[in-house]
Amino acid sequence: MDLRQLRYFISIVEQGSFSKAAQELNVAQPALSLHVRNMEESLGTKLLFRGPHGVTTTEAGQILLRNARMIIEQINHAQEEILEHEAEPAGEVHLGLPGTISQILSVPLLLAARDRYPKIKLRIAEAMSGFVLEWMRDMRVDLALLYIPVSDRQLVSHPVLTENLWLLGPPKPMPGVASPSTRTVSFDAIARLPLVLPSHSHGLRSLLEDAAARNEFTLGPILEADSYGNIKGLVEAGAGYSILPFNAIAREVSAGRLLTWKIKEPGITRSVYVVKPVDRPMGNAARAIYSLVNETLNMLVDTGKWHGVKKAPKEKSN
Amino acid sequence: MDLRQLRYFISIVEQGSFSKAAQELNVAQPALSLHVRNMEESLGTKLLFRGPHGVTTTEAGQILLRNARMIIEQINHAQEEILEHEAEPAGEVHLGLPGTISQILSVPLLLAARDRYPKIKLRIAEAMSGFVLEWMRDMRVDLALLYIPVSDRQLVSHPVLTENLWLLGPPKPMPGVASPSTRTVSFDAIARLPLVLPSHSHGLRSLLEDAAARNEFTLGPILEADSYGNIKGLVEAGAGYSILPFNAIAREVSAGRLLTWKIKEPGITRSVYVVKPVDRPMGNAARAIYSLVNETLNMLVDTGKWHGVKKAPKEKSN
DNA sequence: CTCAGGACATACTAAATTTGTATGGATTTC
DNA sequence: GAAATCCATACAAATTTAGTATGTCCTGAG
Repeated sequence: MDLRQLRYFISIVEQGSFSKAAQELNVAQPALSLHVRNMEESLGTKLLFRGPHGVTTTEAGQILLRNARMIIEQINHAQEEILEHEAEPAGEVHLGLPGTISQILSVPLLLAARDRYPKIKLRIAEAMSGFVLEWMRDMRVDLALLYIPVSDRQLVSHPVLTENLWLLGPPKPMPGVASPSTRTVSFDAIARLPLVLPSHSHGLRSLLEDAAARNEFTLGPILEADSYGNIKGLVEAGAGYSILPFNAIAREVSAGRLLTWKIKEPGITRSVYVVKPVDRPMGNAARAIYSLVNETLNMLVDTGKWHGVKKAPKEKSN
Repeated sequence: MDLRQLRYFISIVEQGSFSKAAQELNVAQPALSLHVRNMEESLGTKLLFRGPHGVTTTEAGQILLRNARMIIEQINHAQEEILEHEAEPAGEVHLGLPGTISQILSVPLLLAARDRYPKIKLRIAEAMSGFVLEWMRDMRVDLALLYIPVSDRQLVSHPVLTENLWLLGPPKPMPGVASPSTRTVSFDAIARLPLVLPSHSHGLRSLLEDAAARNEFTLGPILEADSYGNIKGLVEAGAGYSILPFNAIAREVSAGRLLTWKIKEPGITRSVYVVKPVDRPMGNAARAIYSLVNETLNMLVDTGKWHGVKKAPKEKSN
């Protein structure tokens, strides 16, 4: 039994005639004769009574007709379901990201997702980079944003934007420590300052350690604090200086509670990477969110809400 | 979308590999590549992720797989339903017949139908030939048994059996009428006897009138009685002679309450015809009963329960 | 790091199926 | 009884499907 045969059969019965059906279907009448004969042979039963005024169904024909209609309907339903799925991504998408990114990104991303893909349930999970990466490997999240590039056989990352890190310090100079006198400071000037930095499990700390090593200087005395809030609080209270992206301190700076210095070229930069699985199925809901994340981040940069530089990821259509 | 494609697709997904599926399906692997590609093009979506260790479904592929399984199942179901319908006729079949036939046939036919086609509900309606024929034309019954052949554009009849009619008379000779002295009597001997016969609406009466006309003699004085019981009662009481099939009088004869004479060749015969619609759909339940009626009548003749001669109806497979 | 092996894709050819054309037989209708 | 209608059949043409040979990509072993 063939779908074509079923379609033809339905039309023949509905038209009550081979010839009429042939017209409707734009095929020659003998083709229909043949198909019906083949079906009758394969089923071992007559399906149609051939009368002088056309044809009527036998009981077996009735059974076939009913089933044929259901089958054709099912076929159409399947196609529609697939097309609709393409047009309207749906399902849960889990996105993992560090809290610092979440602070800026989550709200506009959730809003955009709600508007553009109402059938997608976007779950955002925050944690430190290390945990997020682990989630990604365990498939606990579908996508992740990280400050570090990843590239192995499971995961690939693409940079979305790069931001400069700024030196920040207390509004009043620390006793015994001179704040830099220029708006731009060099690495070794930084190395001479007491710093408030996150511990090693934070990507930021590694980034700075690496930059220090590359520039061949060692960091000064370090006070550890593992949240930006604490870091900023300590700096504001005059416990030391720190290095953070501008977003994290914009409010305090404009309120005059913190002073900032640019870091001399090439500066210290941190990039945001979108991480996705490389070879495993990524649903088109996840794909949609992937694009939306890129788009939203770009938008944040464009509107100045994220002080960074766009890095258009080179997309493959996967 | 094609059933073959769906079957192939299911196998590919189940095997997780084009090559394995090709083996299982006994087709070349490129054929599968092509079919999947065609489906993907026609749906505008990737259905499978091609990995180095085989393939996995995309989300669209999952949707297709689910639907494909349902469709294949539906197809198989349709075929099974039709085959089962052939094997097990079901539904109501209405059979119309004259009471005389019903007396002998109904019980064995109903029993046989119950055993052989338990899903068929066989309804038997009794009436005189004329009414039964009318029912047949009005499609109120699906099949009929009659003593007269029918053949027009709606109905055809086939003879099933022929029975001889016997002359019967009272055990004690009627005053003034000599019972035939030989075991076999001729037409003109019959014509000289006073007769008890049914009225013209009975097929039997027409049959006798016709036979009389053909043999160029006229029937003697006729007493009319419209049931076999009455006729037999009247004959037994010495009111006259009659002509009936042997079945109708077997009991009385063996009890010595009636005498019988054979009628000289070619005798007077009555045939039983099965009547069925000629061009309209006859369900296979009706077809089954049609065969069963023939079979049962033949059986009745074979076992001597109906004194007649089989006439194998030449069947067309309609 | 190279190489063998497995897996799917592509190109082209061969086979099978499907369709179309022409025609015939049967039956109804005017 | 002749024309018209309808389905069946036969054979040829066209399209679809399958097969063969080969290519490319990736993995995993040595």
